[in-house]
Amino acid sequence: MRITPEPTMRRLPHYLHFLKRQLENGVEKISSTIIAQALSLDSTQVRKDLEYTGVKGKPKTGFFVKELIQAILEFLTWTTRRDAFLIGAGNLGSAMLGYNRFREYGLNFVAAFDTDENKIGSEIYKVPIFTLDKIPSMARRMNVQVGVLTVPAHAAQTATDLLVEGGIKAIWNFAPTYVKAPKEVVIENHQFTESLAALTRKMVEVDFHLEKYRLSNLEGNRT
Amino acid sequence: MRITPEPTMRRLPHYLHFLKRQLENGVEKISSTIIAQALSLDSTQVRKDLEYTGVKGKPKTGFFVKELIQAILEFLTWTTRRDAFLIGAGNLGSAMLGYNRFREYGLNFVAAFDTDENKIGSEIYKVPIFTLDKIPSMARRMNVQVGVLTVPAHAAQTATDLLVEGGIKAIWNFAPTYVKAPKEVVIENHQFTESLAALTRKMVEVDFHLEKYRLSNLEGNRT
DNA sequence: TGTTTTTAGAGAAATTTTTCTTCATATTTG
DNA sequence: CAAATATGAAGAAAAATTTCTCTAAAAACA
Repeated sequence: MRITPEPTMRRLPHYLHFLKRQLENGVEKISSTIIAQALSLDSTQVRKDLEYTGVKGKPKTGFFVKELIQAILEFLTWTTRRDAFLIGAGNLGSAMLGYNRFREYGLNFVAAFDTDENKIGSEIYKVPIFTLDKIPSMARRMNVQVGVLTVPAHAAQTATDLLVEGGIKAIWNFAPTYVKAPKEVVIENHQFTESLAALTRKMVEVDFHLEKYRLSNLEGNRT
Repeated sequence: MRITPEPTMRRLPHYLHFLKRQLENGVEKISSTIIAQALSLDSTQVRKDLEYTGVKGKPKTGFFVKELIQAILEFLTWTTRRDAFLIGAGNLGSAMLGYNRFREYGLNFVAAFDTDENKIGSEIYKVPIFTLDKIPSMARRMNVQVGVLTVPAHAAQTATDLLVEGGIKAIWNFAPTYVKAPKEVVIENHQFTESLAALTRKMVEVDFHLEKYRLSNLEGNRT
């Protein structure tokens, strides 16, 4: 098992989504060229990515859509249910508990945790809320493997430590800060500031290069 | 102006966040080594990243925290206000309108759009809701540059087209699908399925490699 | 059945990103 | 005031990722 390139892992769900829609439309076979076109990617890259999942395509025929979907789902282990804790039942946290599509990805929230006393003992979308100190014991007892952090930045490390104490295997961090954990714990940061930074910076750079492009065109016209 | 590597752009907000906290704690000068340590990165990488913002550090002293913060903010153009439209005032969309920290990044929601007739004419966190067909004309009139997509997948392309028609410069896409736009429009996808895929796949790979590590250790002990 | 066209697969090449090295310089210490 | 030390800068090297190129297989069509 070679390790999968990060960019490949991130592209796979996009293939999956596209393929599911194709299947709904009755498409049974599909070529890497078509996939690439639809997602504005290079067809070689699509093939390279799909190679990791183990599926084989046939020249001139392409891939079987159903087979491909299944292969991606299994590669990402989205076919098996994975129980998860949510830490921080605020704005974003509640929205996540209410998002029932997570099941499609195998993610199943079994409990949420918060410091707000008014929330303790209640339920949000049928998920019960507990105090944070319950995390370690409950995680061990219920064998929960994933912790989702939707807490403010200052509370992120404490929550992480509790999850690690509970023997959690992966942390999906939505708090706007890095957290530290032993290296065998998978940490996946999902911060909107990252993509916002890319967005705003690219706006400047695109502007600049369009400007340059326009200028060089003018020069070109002049000569 | 050389173009900035994607990973660099994504790391900058993390430096920013860390530096802000340092400043709060009264730290005035900081070295790339310290930053690297705090964020579990390589110090050379930190220096390379910071280089893009144009700041210069002094040997043995490091960087001035205030100066660094300012440089990053300006590099990301987060010091100037940028008006934005939000398309899709559902669960996630409402949460975003309510998140008042966006101001810190220069992002300012001036209007939201939805298809739900009950929402039209009302306000969410003081932001008025309109029908989608108003997008092009309003975007032009108000000179709005950013469109934030928090619609279901099937509505994403239509919304994108309307934004493009309105002369928008960048689209921040939270819908679980790719959208197409002319190449001068910056599109930044921010999909949780991407990081979830990375998370779940890494869990398997870490498991596998830990197992291998354990096995090779056993063998090592045997000989 | 033979020829042409399309496409997957494999590996090479190019590009991008990260890591490593060396060097000059500012600060600290004796 | 000189030596030691930590640090940033610059560029080289290495690693990772993407793109390109070629070959062979399958399908379409004559």
